[in-house]
Amino acid sequence: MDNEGIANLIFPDVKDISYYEELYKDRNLKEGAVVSRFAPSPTGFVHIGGLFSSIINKKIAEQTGGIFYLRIEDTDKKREVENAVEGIVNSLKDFDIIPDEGFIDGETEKGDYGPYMQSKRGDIYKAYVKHLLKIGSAYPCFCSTEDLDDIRKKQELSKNMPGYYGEWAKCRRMPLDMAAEKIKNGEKFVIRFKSMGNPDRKIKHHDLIKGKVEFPENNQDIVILKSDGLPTYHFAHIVDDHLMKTTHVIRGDEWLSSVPLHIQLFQAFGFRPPKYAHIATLLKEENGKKRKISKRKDPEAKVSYYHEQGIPCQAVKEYLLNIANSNFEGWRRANPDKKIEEFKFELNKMGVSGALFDIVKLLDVSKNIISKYSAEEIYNYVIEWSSKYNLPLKERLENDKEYAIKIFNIERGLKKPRKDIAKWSDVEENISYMYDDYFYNGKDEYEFQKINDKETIRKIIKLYKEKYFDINDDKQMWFDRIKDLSEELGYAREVKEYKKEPDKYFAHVGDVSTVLRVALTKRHNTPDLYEIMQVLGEDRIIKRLDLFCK
RNA sequence: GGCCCGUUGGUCAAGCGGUUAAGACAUCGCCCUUUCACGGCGGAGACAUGGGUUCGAUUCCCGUACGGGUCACCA
Repeated sequence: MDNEGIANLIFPDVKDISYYEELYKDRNLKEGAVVSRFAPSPTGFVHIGGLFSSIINKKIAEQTGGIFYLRIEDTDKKREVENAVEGIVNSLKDFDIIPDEGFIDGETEKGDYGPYMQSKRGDIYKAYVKHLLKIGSAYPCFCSTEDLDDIRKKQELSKNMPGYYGEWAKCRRMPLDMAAEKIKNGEKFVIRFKSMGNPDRKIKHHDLIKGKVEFPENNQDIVILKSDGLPTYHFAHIVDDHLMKTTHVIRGDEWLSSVPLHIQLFQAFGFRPPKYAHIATLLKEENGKKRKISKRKDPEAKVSYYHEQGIPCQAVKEYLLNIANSNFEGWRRANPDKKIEEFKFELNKMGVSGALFDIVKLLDVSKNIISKYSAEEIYNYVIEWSSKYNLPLKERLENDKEYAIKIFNIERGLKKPRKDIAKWSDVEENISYMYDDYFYNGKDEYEFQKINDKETIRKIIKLYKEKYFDINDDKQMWFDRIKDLSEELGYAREVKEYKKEPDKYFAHVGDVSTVLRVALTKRHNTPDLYEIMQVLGEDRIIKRLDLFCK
C-alpha cells in the first residue's frame, strides 16, 4: 500500500484537483484590484467586529475596482443557527454593504466562483485532501478524543509543547497497510496535515496592518478533515481563498497566530498565499479593564443593538471608519457632503492594538449626522424606527404628519442646526411637550428657576396672556413684547442692564421668558421658544397659559 | 505556562531621532446681548517602567511590568 493507494481507498470517487484548477479561471481584473471577502459562520447575528471587518473589506475592494464577496463558513453543524444567512445579508445591507458575489439573500448566491457556502463544497475539499494524501502531505489519524487527552496530559507533565506533532503524532508513523486495514474495518478517523515545519526556524510574515511579524514555523499536524467529512477552518480557508482568487484576507487578529500554518498549507499545494491583514479587536471597558466585546455579555456587540437604539447605520459606519482610519474624521469635516465612498481608506493606517468602543463618541457622530437630515427625512426615519420599536409614537406622528414635521423642523436647516437628537429613541422624550396628552399627563413637579414664587408667576403669565401675547407677531416683535412685559413688572429689559446693576432688579428678561418657557413646556431646556410657540399654535398656548391664570 | 502582538491625556488617536508632543470625543471656564443645544475662544490633562545606543530619545535596542491574542475533530 502506498500514498496513492490510501488516497484512493479513502476517496474513491473524487475528482483530481486539476479539474477545479481548470474550472475556476483567474479573475480578469485590472492591476491592483483587490479581491476580499467577509466569511462569517452562520451562528447568529452579525457581531460589531464582523461589521467592522466587512466595512473594511468592502471598502478596499471597492476602491481598487476589485470584488468583495460573502462566503458562509458553515462547517460546524453544531453551532449553526436557523436563518442566520438571511440575517447576515440583511444586516450588511442595512449598512450598504452589498457583496459583489456570494449570498445576496438567505438562499440565493451569485458569482462564478461558488458555491459560496462551505457545506456545499464537500467534494472540492475532498479532492484537495486526496491530493495531499497522494503526495504524502496528509495522513489518516485514528486517535480518539481520549487518546488526545492522554497525550496532552503527558505533555503537560513533561512540560512539552502541547499538540499533535513529531514523536507524539503516533498515527503519522502508522504503516499504510495498518491504516488501510483500520479504514476497511470502518474505524473512525480524521485526516491530518503532515507538517514539515521546524519550530526552531522562524518564518517572517509581512502583515498589511501589523507590519513585520516573526513566528516559529508550525509543526502541528492539524486536522484538515473532520470525522464528519467536513474540513476545518484552516483547510477550508486555503482551498476556498485559493479557488475564489482572494488576493487579500482581511480578518480579525485572533487569526494572526495561525498565519504560519496557513502559509505552510498554501506551500504544501504550491499555491501562492494571499496577502494578510489582521484587524485589532474592538474592546470595551469593564471595571477599569479592557476586554473584547463579547456577544454573550454585551448588548452592544450585536449589530441589531444599534438598530434598536435607533442609531442611524450611517453613524455606526462612520464611527467605525474613524476607528479604522483616524484621518477619516478630518476628511469628513473638510468634506461634509461627500459620500463615504470617496474617502480613501488605507490598511496601513489602521491601529495595531485594539480600540475601546466609545459609545459616547459614536453618539456624537450620530448627532452630527442627524443634524444634517431634513425634517422630512427625520420623520421618515423615526416612522421606520418606531414601527418596529415604538408603535404608539408611530401612530402619534402619523396622526398629524404635518404637525410632526413642523416640530422636527424647529431650528433645523440652518447653518448651525440644532443637535439634540443622537438616536431615534431620543425623539419621543424630546418632543413630548409638543403634544397635549403628554403635556397634561406629565409631572406637575417642575421647577421654575429664578422666579419661582407662585403668585409672581401667575402675575407674569396673566399679564402676558392678556396684554402681550399675539400669535401673529414676528420674532422680533414677540421678543420686544416680552421685554415690555418685563419692564412693566419691574424686571430688567436687557440682561446687560441687569448685570450692570444687579441690585436694581430682582430678575431680567431672560428670567421672565424662562417663566413662559417652563409654563408652556414644563422644562428649561428647549429649542427656541418663539418657534415652539409658532408650532404649538394659539389654542394650545392659551390653554396652557390658562392653567396659571386661575 | 509556551509563542505572538501591543502600551502617547479619561477615550480614539497624529507624530517615529532634535516638535511649544497635533486633532476629535468627554470635562471645565468665558462669549454668543432669553434657557438649552449649536458655534466661537480658552483651561486642565499624555509619551508604562528600568537600562543601553546617540551630541540628543516619545521615536532605535534589551529587560521589567501591565494589557490583549493564540495554543480544539469552533470558527
